[in-house]
Amino acid sequence: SDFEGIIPKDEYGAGAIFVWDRGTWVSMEDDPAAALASGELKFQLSGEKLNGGWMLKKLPKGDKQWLLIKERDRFVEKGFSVAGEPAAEVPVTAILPGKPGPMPKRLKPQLATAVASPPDGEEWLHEIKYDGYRTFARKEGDGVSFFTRSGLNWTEKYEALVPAFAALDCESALIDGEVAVQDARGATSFEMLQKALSEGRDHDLIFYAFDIVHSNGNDLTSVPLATRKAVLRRLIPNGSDSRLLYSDHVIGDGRQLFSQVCRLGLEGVVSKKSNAPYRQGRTHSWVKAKRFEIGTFDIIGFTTKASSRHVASLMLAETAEETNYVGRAGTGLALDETRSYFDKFSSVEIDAPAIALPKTQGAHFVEPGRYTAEISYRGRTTKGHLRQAAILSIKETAKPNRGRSNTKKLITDRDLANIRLTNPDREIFKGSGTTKQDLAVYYARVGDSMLPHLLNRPVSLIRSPSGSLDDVFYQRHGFPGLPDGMETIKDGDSEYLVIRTPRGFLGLPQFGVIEFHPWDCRTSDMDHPDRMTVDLDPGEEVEWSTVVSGANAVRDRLHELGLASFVRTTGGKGAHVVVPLAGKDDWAKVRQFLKALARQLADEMPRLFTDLQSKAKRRGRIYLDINRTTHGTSAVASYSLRATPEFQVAMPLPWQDFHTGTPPTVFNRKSALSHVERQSVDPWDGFEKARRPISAKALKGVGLKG
DNA sequence: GCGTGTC
DNA sequence: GACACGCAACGCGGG
DNA sequence: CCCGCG
Ligand SMILES: [Mn+2]
Ligand SMILES: [Mn+2]
Repeated sequence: SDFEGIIPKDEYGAGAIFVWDRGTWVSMEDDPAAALASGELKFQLSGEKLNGGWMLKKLPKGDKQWLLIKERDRFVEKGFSVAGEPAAEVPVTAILPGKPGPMPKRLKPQLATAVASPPDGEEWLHEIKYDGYRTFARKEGDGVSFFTRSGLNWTEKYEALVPAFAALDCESALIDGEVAVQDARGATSFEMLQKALSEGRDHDLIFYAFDIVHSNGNDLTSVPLATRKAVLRRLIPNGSDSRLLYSDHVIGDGRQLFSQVCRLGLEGVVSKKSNAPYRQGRTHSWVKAKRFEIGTFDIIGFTTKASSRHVASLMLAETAEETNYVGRAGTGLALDETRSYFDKFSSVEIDAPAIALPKTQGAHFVEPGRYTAEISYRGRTTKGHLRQAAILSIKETAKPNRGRSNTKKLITDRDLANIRLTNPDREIFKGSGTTKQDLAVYYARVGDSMLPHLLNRPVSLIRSPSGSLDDVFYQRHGFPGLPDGMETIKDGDSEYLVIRTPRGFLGLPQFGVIEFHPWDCRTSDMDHPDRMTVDLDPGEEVEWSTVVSGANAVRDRLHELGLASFVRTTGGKGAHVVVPLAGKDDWAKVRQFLKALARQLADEMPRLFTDLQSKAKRRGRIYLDINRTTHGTSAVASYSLRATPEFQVAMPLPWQDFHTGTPPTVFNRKSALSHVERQSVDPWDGFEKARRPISAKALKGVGLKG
């Protein structure tokens, strides 16, 4: 049949029809008509696209549904796509695309034009923008050299990168990329890079390769970008530990990636036309969108238009070692706000500015330190003024967020850049308003606080990749696609999950992981717990204030026994009291101790506690569940979200903040983030120093002999 | 989310 | 191709 | 020995 055209809606085969392949077919059956009637017909095709053995098989249900199945023969092609080969699958090693020619001596890099936000559409591919030095890497045989944007030879400075390029499996290559430094969040990597180079420390350097313009005697500049990147990807070995990394991309929805990049505090997004050749100099086939930065600044004045009683713009300053003017921000206030802030600011107006300011029309000055503004902006001018400053909010003398002094940065920009999410806008539970991206962002932002008590322990996960509350499951063993940085560890006859690195941790939201339940031991010593958990499970109708008294009673008793303890809400109805251990006592001894402790507390305070699991007998009391610290069991991790539509959080608190005003409902995905980011110290500060073995005195104290 | 098996 | 399924599991103590 | 419990 040669029919092509459009079949109208509601008719059989509705939609666009075109001839996709031509050829002949031969039946493999003696009686094809009979075979067809019986529901199974084998035949051979010889077409331009499809070849070899095929089978039509009728499904038992209905009579119009057939399967077209490819036989296993030499014509089988894995990954074959009806829509055409995906760009990444372009064959490269045998026949290199491009045309023969010498490797250019000097090349100007292709540059991107700045835009406000990334473009949309399937013709664009989007990469993470790294903040470093643009660099060409040139490999000719065993010789490797590096050139800056302006053509300077920086091979000496980038010495540490040479081996990675020398090891590449090709005769020659000219690779375009960015040299950056592996960086903790907070400082920009550009600053770190300059520091690293000036101190002669090049061991942190990483080359992010995003283009290849010449290889093995072939000029690739006129080859489409998608093909060049495919060549590059084949060339660069996979392996996160290398100093030479392939800068991967996503296709299509750039705005989604941009929003993720902004929220994670990365530099921005570079978007490139996937079918465009490599062009030297500034082009429109590459565009870059830098993220908005958000900062809090002091309001030192405001302007008005003529004698208007509305605020037209804020005059802003920031204080590092000294106070400096950073320019004005005008947009972002509603009309009624421009009026109400005029009144507020007028009440703290002063005659002269606190610092030297450029002369400004309609300027008024206010007492410094009275108001701050949260400003979004995009980089700075050479004078240090904010570009494209917009007002997000104004606060009365709020303290700027300084971050926790005693929490180490564990998550690097590189870890954040490696997060890949499919379906980022999918709601974790339909109607909950929390998306997979929200989940990933939450864990990226609490990771530095969470990981010290989570890494390198066996861990059970609670997942819900399906979007349904009815479809939530535990996972304690490995699963296919386990991210880099996740491992399994053998214990007895089973293999249990372990998170080894921040990267492994950040890879989990992609798999619908919601809750984290680590064991109370490290993988380095699976026989000796290094902490123990007393789980307070309130029965029906137990008030939060009772849980607070109960936890404090447990703490006081532990204290009498010479053991420090720390508390968290569990995100459910109860609380955990966690005791740091030295890792000397085995599970049996810890269990013995906990059992005696729970029995003792239940005996002494029978109206508050029970150590009997029976739910019926719990009424109005708290069940002291000591089975959280048993070989093979686990307890929810601090900062873990809980898998309910409210997404409450298991929140560790300093004892003085654990009171009737902090019921578990206070902490959910959103509030927990601002809570954590407002903290100046770790709520469990001192945990490591408080590790003790269970002493003879402690055993005696709970009625066991020492 | 993903591999696996069934219809 | 659509769909359904699994994705942990052990030990304690009471009856 | 089974069951509820987490
Ligand atoms: Mn509990
Ligand atoms: Mn419990």
